[in-house]
Amino acid sequence: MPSLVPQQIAEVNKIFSDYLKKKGLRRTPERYLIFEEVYGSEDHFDADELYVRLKRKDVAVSRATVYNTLDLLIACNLVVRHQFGDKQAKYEPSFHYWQHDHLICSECNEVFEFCDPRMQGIREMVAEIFQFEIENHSLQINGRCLRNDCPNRERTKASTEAA
Amino acid sequence: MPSLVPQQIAEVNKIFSDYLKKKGLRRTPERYLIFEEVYGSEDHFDADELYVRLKRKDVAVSRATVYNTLDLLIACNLVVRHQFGDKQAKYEPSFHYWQHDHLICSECNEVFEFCDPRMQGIREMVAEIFQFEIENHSLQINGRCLRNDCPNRERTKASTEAA
DNA sequence: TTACCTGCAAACTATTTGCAGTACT
DNA sequence: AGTACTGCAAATAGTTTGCAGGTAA
Repeated sequence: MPSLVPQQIAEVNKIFSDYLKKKGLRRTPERYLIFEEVYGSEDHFDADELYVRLKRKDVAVSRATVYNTLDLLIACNLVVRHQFGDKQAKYEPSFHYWQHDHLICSECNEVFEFCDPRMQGIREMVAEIFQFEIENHSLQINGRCLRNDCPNRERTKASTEAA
Repeated sequence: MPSLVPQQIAEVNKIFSDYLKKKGLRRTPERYLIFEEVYGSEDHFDADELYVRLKRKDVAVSRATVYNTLDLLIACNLVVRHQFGDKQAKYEPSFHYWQHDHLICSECNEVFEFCDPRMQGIREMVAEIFQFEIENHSLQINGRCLRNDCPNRERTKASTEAA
């Protein structure tokens, strides 16, 4: 997942601004600081990671504001939220990123992304049969990575042996 | 999702018993009472619903035991766990039930089940490309039901108007 | 000026855990 | 007899909420 180029960042920034304006919401510095950190992310992150990353940069925002802003970004389709395990939710920027699904290794917890055109066919079939207007979908495949040289496997194995 | 016939229940009961025996775990009345309630379920349920249903039948079990037993049933593949929203997990019996995915109406929260053979193709493609051994998958499609006579739609509309 | 927004801490909720007593094997 | 299991209540963890200032418009 490559970061966006500056021109694209500006484009996304405008979408966010327009959304806030349209809804009569305020454009506060905190919201833009969080927005920038989110769109500087290359990976999935959780709310607390985002909070800690901001803290580390001496950006003073509270957890409450982080959650609040993530909700706004989700509302204007600039961020998607995933519920991987039963633990905390993961987020990722979604503008100009391809629609993709997730493959998760239950040994090393690494998340891989993939895209299969058949998903579109499934969505259309389901929409037709059930008379649904589809908004989105979430597909996670769980399994175990078989590569011997998997760096995550080794990392997990080492930490398991240490315990 | 039809209930199982008595003969099938006995078969599943044996799988559970064998699992407990093999693992050196005790066959306690609580575990069997919970097991029976789970396999008497026709639908998805959450841990607390199960606990309340047992309470209502004057079956005295604690929440801790409900969670414990659900974990055992998951471990021997007799129950699957789904993380629908960000709230509590849903469970459902899985023995002799077809592998299926879920379609959820975001207006009425009704859960529909469907099965598409293309999912199998996707699993195989992903396993091949990423060199994974697939354990399971979870696909949820979210959208809005368009049927005018949808009983859930009406129910939701009524409660919304009342609020 | 005004009410929306922020930070803080307390509240919440689903689930897990510690402990003392109970009961399978 | 011995140890896993149970119920209870307290602990946990992620997220939400209430409230008293602060600030964008």
